[in-house]
Amino acid sequence: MLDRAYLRQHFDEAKARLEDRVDIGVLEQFAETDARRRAAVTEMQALQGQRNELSARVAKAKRAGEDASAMVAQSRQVHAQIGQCEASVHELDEAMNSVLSQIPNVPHESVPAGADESANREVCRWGEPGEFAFEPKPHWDLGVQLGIVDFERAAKLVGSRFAVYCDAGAKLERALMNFMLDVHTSEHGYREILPPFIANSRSLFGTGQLPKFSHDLFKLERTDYWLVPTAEVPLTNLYAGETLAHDDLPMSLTAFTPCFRSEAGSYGRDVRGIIRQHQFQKVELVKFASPETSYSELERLTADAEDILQRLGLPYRKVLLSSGDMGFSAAKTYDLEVWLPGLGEYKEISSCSNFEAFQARRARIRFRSTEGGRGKPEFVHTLNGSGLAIGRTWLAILENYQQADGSVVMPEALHGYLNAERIDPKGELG
RNA sequence: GGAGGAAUGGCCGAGUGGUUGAAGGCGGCGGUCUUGAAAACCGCAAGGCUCGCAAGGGUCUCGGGGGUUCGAAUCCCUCUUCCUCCGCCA
Repeated sequence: MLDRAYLRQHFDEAKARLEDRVDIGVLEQFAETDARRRAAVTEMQALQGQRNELSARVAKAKRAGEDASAMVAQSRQVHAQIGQCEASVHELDEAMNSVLSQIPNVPHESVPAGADESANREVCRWGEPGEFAFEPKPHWDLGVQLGIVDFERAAKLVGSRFAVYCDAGAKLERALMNFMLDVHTSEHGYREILPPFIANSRSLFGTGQLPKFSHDLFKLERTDYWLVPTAEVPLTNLYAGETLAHDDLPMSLTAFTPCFRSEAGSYGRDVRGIIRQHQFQKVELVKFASPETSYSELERLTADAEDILQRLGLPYRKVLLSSGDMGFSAAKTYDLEVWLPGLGEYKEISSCSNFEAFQARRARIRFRSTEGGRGKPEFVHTLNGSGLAIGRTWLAILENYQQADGSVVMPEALHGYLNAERIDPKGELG
């Protein structure tokens, strides 16, 4: 959610910068609703002032033992007028909120303008895609051949877009979880959180998934509960409605969770393998930062995610998303794309964003500056990124480290977690 | 699931219809004293919305929403959360 006062005072500038992101009609609707709402509020407050004054005079008269019935009658009239006024203010408040919650975040000035991914800017590449003396297989062939992932039984259990991991496959998933959490907590300074995997509507509103993107989520019947689409939701909302101390910032949190996505509208895209599933596991990174440091924290957070890729020896590239390709709530986003030799392309494995105050305003997460004495509470800046998506890391390892004999060498960083150096051609750890 | 109790400012905690946006304490900040610090003493501090160039007004907020009343932290309804007891359960 953007700041009303900002939008009002910098309307033309905001309009220009939101061009690629929102229907301009919504902005005009904002301007109109805002003007009407403020007029109604002013009128209501004037009436409330009258009422308060009359009440004070009634109290005074009663204390003095005088007759106050005339003033009581007058006040009763004002009361009725206030009722009407309140109703229309209420209505306009709701209209205001509904308009505001449809407006996406304003892109940071360093973000390339453009309608879609063609305007994205590649920032850098790390690692060289490996040379194979044979035709590298996609993970869905390799994984099934090794017997470490089973799509057919997953389909039987639930339906399409699910996977069952078996034996070395399950252990690799678990090793990746522990490896990522260990690196982030002991080397990058993140606090480890294990949150609920279910969140309520208010939390999903706080991070921006609701009200616009409910079709991407799974809702639990007869409740106000939703399966979390990412740990961003519980982590960011952990301090919803609270005021943090200045010394708490920047605060860095990490969590492992499964992520549930309905993937409505993605039919026909990434249908094979485990690229796009209804459930996948992820280690998420979240930061709360003061406005002065949020952009340097974004660089750090992205570097923390890159560090995992580098330690695993997976080639990747870093892409700065254009204004039209970014998510609704983000002001600036870097995508990390891992090289997948089986597919012959770079594929997103992490998305790192600064949301500035957009989410904090929705979730009411503030901080108090202690510099120079008492500071007024201000909204924090929130950031998050995948550190990393485990399913895609799993398949990237399979595809990048596959050998001619069908075995898969494990990256050195995982040897201790797996107690093994490779998955042999029969799918056994050894 | 059943029966009771509770929710007040950063924290604790008074307050059952009329200068109570809220006593008192702790914590915080500023000052006096001190070489410095502690202690003591004095003082300053809630948030949102809105009007105004500003100075400064107004208004709302005592878990959320609604109601009663001229007037609600205080009375009523409802929802949420927490606590105690019972039931069930990993």
